[in-house]
Amino acid sequence: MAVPGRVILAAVVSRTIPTATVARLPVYLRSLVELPATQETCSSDQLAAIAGVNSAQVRKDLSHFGSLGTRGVGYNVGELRSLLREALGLTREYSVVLIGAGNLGSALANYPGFEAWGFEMVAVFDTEQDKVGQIVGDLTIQHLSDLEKVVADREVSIGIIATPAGAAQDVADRITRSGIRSILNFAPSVLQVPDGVSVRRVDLSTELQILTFHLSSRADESAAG
Amino acid sequence: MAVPGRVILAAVVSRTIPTATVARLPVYLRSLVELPATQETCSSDQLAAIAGVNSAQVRKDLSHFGSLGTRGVGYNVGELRSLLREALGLTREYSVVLIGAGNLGSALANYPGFEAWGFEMVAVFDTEQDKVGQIVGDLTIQHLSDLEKVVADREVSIGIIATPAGAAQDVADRITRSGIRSILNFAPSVLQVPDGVSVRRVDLSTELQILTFHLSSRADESAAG
DNA sequence: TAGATTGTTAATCGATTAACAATC
DNA sequence: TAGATTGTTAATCGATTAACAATC
Repeated sequence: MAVPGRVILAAVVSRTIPTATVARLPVYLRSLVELPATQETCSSDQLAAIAGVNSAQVRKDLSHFGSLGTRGVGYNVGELRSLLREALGLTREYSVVLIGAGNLGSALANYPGFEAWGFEMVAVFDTEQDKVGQIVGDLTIQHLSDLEKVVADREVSIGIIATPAGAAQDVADRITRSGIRSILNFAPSVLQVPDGVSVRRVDLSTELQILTFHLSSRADESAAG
Repeated sequence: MAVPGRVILAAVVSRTIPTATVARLPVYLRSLVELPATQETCSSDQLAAIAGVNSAQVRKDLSHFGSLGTRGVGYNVGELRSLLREALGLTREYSVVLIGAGNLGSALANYPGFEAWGFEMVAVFDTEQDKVGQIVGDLTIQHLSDLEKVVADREVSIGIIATPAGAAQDVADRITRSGIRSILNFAPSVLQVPDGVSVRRVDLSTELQILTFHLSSRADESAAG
């Protein structure tokens, strides 16, 4: 069977993949990529085990994209991989800009995982004059005032915010005005953005606090019992 | 009214805060901390606006901890702050170890937000001999073989994994064996852990791919329409 | 009292999963 | 054919939210 093209996929998908499913697709894709190169098919059971989910959930998630598997056999690894790549929009490259060149920002600029998935970081911005002109990764830090020009020239589609919390909303306003429609926010603040703009928040403090919640409620239980 | 103590809170909470609620508590707490110091009360409407959620959701979430507000008035900011801190287990300090001193690991070691919330990073580990002995933040990188000793000596309760994907499961096995019950995993892999161990995954590639899913499905829509 | 806002109910929506007929 | 595994149904579970009586 041929790999489905963008048009066909778009028709099948018909605009309604549940958000919980979307969040699992990257995990499935990575699981498939990690499989030994010799493995041609993969069952929902095996995929579920690797991805850490229920096998019925795997089948249900994948069923949104059509009947992909073969009963009694499983899914063709290559086909499924192609389909997920297509579904996630990974058949093209994306230009990314980073705003905020502190510790975290610099680590992100050096992050090797970007290129592996077709993301190219094209610019790093900061507002501190000390930082402008310095080098992170293979980029020279530019002043934020250059943002609009770069976004237009390089057709940037994703902005990564790694500023302090206080600056994040202003930066978000600015990058959405410049035409960017996808934001990955590492600043610990909830961003207000216009309709049609996607934001994913990655917040270290929040994650740690969720862990301590469980730690301390477990402690309470043992104290009570 | 006095700030509720651990024992009282544990009794009220009675072991069943929905996970979706738990994930929002840190956001509420940070929202309250950001309020002007002069503001004594806060309505669910205002808190919802700052936290980016529905006001009914704020009231429902908080109601799991008892009747905290005053009808016609709102919530007392100081009391609510204390309650959330207590609920999240933030009334004590936590020792944290970091495994993996690459780009991301080093950024995390330097992350200033830790101390603000009562987390102390007590050690950084790596397996590469080149890195052992080097300094990140204010810590000297130790070889992973010292892990068990440090965890025991410093009563470490949280492990942060920032290794490559291939090493993450082994490290997870090792730190759970050493007694750690909470893991923050920055490696792009799904960890298998024993019951009673909490894992939070923070995965840059996954987040980017969720963004590109929306980017490309939006592109399909415009193409179709 | 009048206005404001909580706490809670109940409706709705969405996500998960067991089960199994279909079928390779 | 016998065994394996999908695709889908339907039950269940959990999360969200509108609505409003209670009450400050």
